[in-house]
Amino acid sequence: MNGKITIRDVAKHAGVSPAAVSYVLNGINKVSDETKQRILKAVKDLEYEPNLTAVSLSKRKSNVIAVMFPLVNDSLVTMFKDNHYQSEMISGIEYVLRKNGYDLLISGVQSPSECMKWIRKRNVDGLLFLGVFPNRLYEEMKALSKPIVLVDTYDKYERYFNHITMNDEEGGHQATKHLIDLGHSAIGFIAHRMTNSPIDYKRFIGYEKALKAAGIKPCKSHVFEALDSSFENGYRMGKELLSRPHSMSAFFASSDTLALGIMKALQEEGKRIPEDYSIVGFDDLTFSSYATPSLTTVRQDVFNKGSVAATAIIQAIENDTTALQHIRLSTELIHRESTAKKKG
Amino acid sequence: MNGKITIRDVAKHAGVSPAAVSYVLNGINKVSDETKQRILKAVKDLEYEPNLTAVSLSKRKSNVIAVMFPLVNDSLVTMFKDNHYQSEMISGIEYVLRKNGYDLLISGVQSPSECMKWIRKRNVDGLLFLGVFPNRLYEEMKALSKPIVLVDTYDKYERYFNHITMNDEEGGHQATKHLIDLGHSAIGFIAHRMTNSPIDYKRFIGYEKALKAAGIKPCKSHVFEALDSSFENGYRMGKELLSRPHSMSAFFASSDTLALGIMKALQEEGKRIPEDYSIVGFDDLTFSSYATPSLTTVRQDVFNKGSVAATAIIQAIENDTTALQHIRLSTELIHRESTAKKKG
DNA sequence: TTGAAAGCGCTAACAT
DNA sequence: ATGTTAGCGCTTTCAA
Repeated sequence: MNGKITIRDVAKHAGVSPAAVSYVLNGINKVSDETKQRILKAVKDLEYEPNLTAVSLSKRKSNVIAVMFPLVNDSLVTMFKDNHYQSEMISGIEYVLRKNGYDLLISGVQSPSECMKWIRKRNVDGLLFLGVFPNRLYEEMKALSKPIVLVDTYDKYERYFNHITMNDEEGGHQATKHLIDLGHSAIGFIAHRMTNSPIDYKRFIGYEKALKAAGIKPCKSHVFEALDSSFENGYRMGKELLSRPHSMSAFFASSDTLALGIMKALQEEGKRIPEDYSIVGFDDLTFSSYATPSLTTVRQDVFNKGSVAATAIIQAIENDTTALQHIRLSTELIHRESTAKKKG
Repeated sequence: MNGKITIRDVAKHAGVSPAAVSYVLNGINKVSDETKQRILKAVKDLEYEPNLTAVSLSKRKSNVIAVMFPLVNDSLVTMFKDNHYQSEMISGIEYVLRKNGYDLLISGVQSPSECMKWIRKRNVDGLLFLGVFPNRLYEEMKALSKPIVLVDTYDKYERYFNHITMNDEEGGHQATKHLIDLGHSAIGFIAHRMTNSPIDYKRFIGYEKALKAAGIKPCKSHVFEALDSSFENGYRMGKELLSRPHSMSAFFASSDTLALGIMKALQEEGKRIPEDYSIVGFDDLTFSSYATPSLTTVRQDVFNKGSVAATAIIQAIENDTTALQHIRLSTELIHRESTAKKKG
């Protein structure tokens, strides 16, 4: 039951050499149809499963993809917390890899050398980087011979790696246009951080373009930086927004968590959403639809993003075309209860 | 740079045999201190990293732990969605494994044979099952020779596997006692499902015991089944609770998602939380503290749960004591805004 | 068409 | 204390 049936056993059972079995299993057309059938039967009979460790050693290919997360405080937790985002992405990745006979290794990494280790130690066939890593890591990775796919990273490295991003500019545009269409013209944009975050910057560009297209002059005093994307910071921003006189009637926040925090602060100050203020988020977290009012947001299909990333890396591994893939996925505006026609 | 430095290269560089290098690397005390230093230096000089595939083949130990998720609709997504729970657990697992030199393989599985495959194919050293799988899977796994740790599963298999659970009865007790202490006596319990879910049943037992301890007679009409733990179902339950006359002034829901759904429904019907109804959840999801009002709940330390699970499997692998581990972790009541003293 | 045998890189029993 | 060597299970060249 717990036996270790090897290729030898199968060979013996079929009255052939191990080599013949290997040929059949690898689809190498070197064996007569008759013996092939005999071998296949032996495989079935013995419930033979090739030992992938041995295969890996021999072929120098492991069929393992490593998914790398940046480490914060030496653990993945900050990455994962607050966000079903990463988990849904993993689901997408796992799905595609499983369907294609690859296995999924997960690890947090901090230094480039750690990645090297993965390649050397585990012989992984490809690396998937989720999120933003220290710059030097990318620098060193350039030299790597294994396929790499970056998800959600700086364009800066476009020239060196495959990568998958969302169309953040489009998303920013959708959110802003939605508010404009509802009659809002003084629209605040709350970024996570503007400098140093190409993602937020893209969303900002979309925001600006939508305003201009509607003949509204963007106003610097309507743009804010929350400094991180936590609920707490959104809450603080919300309080701050109300603490000064302003003309804004709508806010577009660069993440749902931020938007939810803002919303809570405004409500606490006695403001009604969407009657007094309309709010749009970005991401479409599960809980955004549970909030009161439910949050209008720019949705990313994260499962899909994971699938696409996995598909890309498999392609990069299996086709040895050197062409890098740059895939930009679309966003979608989800209209819920937190936005409404401007009063008056 | 991209070289494949083998143990042979190191041996040559140090002027010794491959065996000597292997001994040093594996801490086998068979080498003079002097040559040991020489070997260590060679390892450094050449930046040698052992090829784990080869090690694995040779030692018949891979230092890989497979984490299994049940597949729903052929993907992990339903598992992960709605719930930072699983991701936080993975963080905990990853942390401990990484610190102990193990790698983390993730896969969705449906059938027992798939697990067997993992063991045979990848030579994994241990299996971690997260969540609830088809029964036949457990049945077949009994025969397995590799260490297995179950997280959050039926006690039914206690005799066969290691497992980690929360003290659900304690949790149910804490939640109920908290409400009783606030002056509530007619307390509704909303289970995910009572039959077939040992977890919810345990929480129910805790609920019942707390009532009895306070001299309150449990009332069947105060116990409800939502049938799943979704927000939507909680919402539906909330509406239903109000649709009939009743005396309840507080609710204890078996998950935060459910509690949040109930809360939204009650609020929509014009009820104020906690003035009209107190509500307690279970889990302490991140978003529970963001809700308005923020949710009082029974907290599970999920990162810790993951760490404990990982520690347990490593122990099971490395010590060959046959004693199974059954670890029950404590819960903690988090008092927030959704509960208050009963009026009047 | 088939098979013998030499690796893949490392470990461990056995000799020296 | 150190080295030799036969595996681990599979692939693949080369010869038959």
